[in-house]
Amino acid sequence: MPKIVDRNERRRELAEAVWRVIRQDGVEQASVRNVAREAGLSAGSLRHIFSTQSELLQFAMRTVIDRVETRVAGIAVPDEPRAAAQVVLEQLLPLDEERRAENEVWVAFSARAMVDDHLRAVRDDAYDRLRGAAEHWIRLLTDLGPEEQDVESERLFSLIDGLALHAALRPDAATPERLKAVLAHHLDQLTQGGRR
Amino acid sequence: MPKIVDRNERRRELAEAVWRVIRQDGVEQASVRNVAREAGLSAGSLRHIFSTQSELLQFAMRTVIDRVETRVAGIAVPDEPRAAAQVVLEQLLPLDEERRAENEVWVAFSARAMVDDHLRAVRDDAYDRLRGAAEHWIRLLTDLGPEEQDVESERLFSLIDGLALHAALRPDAATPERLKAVLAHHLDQLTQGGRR
DNA sequence: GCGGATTTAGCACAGTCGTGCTAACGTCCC
DNA sequence: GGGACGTTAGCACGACTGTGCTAAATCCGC
Repeated sequence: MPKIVDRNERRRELAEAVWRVIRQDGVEQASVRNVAREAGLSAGSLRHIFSTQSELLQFAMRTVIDRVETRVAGIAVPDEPRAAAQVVLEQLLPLDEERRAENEVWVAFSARAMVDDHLRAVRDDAYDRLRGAAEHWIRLLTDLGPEEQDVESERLFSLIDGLALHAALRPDAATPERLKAVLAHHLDQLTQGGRR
Repeated sequence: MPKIVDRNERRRELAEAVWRVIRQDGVEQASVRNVAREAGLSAGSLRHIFSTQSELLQFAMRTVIDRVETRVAGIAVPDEPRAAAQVVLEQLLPLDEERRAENEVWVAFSARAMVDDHLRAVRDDAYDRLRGAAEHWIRLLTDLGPEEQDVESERLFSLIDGLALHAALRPDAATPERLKAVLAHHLDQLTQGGRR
């Protein structure tokens, strides 16, 4: 039944196989043969869907972004800005298994993007959009001058990436409760002037 | 002249060759042959100094920690806690070429540590020490209860790692000035109650 | 049922990998 | 000088890599 499942669906399945291989053994093991075996295909078959390994990895990396954006677009966002920020930004933290998988795979791809030009383009695109989101929430939550806004955006953005990174590296230490507590505390400080 | 340079010095040189290969082409290219070529040795010779590739990579990863700790131990630290924190914590941010190199290599090794048990041990050791340092500075700079202290420590630690990560991924966006400004702003908020 | 197109499987090639092993080389001590 | 030893170089092996290519299997419209 070759035509029943359309091409995009097959690509999506392959991308998930890439994810599984990466989480298990790292990107360096995401070879054409290993991914094909993980997906239950022959290497030759895989190469009719992705004609090159680079394509396969790029698609799998983009899939991470797509899944995050789809989830963010689908959730109910409160009207109140502070609560809205918390709900949306929590979607970027690995608080459940789904987000944990996305995060681990993203970390692996980001590292490889340091030396792979194609993946770097994907990473830069995501980075720019995340930075835009950080700026958006800072504008919404605070009333600061331009350069203060800039510093706060970078701080929020870096904090979230740092939290996600810690969760990937040390899931035992960076528990979901802890991540949420830190984010909530940071947002509290941003919105209200109160400290200590 | 085989005996002139002692064993540790040779190992240190090899570690630096590993760094160069990693920064240029990524950890996956840090093979015995590539590192040997980078160091001007034959692969067979390298394996008399590091009998296995795993040993070589572990040593090169530990070298990152050693260099950071040596630098931190060597700097002049102000008496005033707020200034001291700024000076010390800046040593963890990639503000110059030396720290940029350490940071890039560390990011690469950290990613590989996700799937390499030996490197994971090195990474966990460093992580625990950094977390201890974060807790130390929070205690010194604030007067909080235990669980608030815990949240602030994780926040400071994650922020620094996030800043360093951003600097590695997007050196054009995360400039040294920007990194320092964010850190300074965060420390300001920690020490003084003032906001906005 | 059948032709034709598409999907699948698998081989071939040239390259790299980690590592075991041997042979030449250098220097040092006696 | 000569023997011994630490160092260096390099080959060999089996495994894996990405990719080009060819043959088989499968399904579709008719």
